[in-house]
Amino acid sequence: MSTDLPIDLHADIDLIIKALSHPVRREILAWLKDPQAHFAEQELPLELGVCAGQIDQRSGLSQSTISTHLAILQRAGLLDCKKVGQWNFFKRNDAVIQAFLQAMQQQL
Amino acid sequence: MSTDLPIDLHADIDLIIKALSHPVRREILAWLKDPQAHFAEQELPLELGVCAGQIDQRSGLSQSTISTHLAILQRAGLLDCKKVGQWNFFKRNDAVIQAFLQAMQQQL
DNA sequence: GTCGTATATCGATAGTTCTAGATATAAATT
DNA sequence: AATTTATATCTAGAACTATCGATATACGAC
Repeated sequence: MSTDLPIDLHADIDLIIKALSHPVRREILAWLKDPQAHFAEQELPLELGVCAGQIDQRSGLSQSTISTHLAILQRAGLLDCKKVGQWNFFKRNDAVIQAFLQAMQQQL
Repeated sequence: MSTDLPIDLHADIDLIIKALSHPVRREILAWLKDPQAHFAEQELPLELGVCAGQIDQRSGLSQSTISTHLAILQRAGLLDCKKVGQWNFFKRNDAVIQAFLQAMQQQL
């Protein structure tokens, strides 16, 4: 793949930086980097992603607040969400994250 | 120099991301990447940096607003300021910028 | 269909950030 | 010393963001 252009960010830099500008959201992304380490208690396989409720629990914040943070990360393209039954599983979208880092290197 | 640790950011990541999370501030940084291209009209040598007033002019915003933006960039460590006579000259602090990019690659 | 669980959305409040105009400071000029 | 020029700081209003509790929606189990 060519590396001279940031691939399809799918959401613009502004949206991404704003998503990253909150420490709780950065923390969520960090947790999802290693689900085994942070969400071992989850019953369903972590390959699906991490269930929203697990993230609620780990953060001290309310369910609604975390739901909002997850939505912001998702809208920015940094997280993908897959609904399975009554649960929503979140995982990082590393393609977007890498593309963002590359774009930042070029622009900054 | 070792590259395994982000060098002295001098201001933490949180401060830097917040500084970057405003489009006008990102634009200022971009202009300062190539002062010749954007501030050729400045009388004093661009090697000193770009004079605050030049930046005011180029942005459509008020003097006080730009002064505030410049202060935020400076506090984050992204810009350096040198006072010469009655003027303040700003330039990028590329060491901090590069260290920030490296830190982002590690953390994200 | 009712109940319980998971999650999103709504509404309100508190806190933060942006912006501008006015004022203050500081240097250069007369 | 008075004036002009460059810039920072102060003040205040508007806009935006974070957080929560309450409510709504969707699914699964009974």
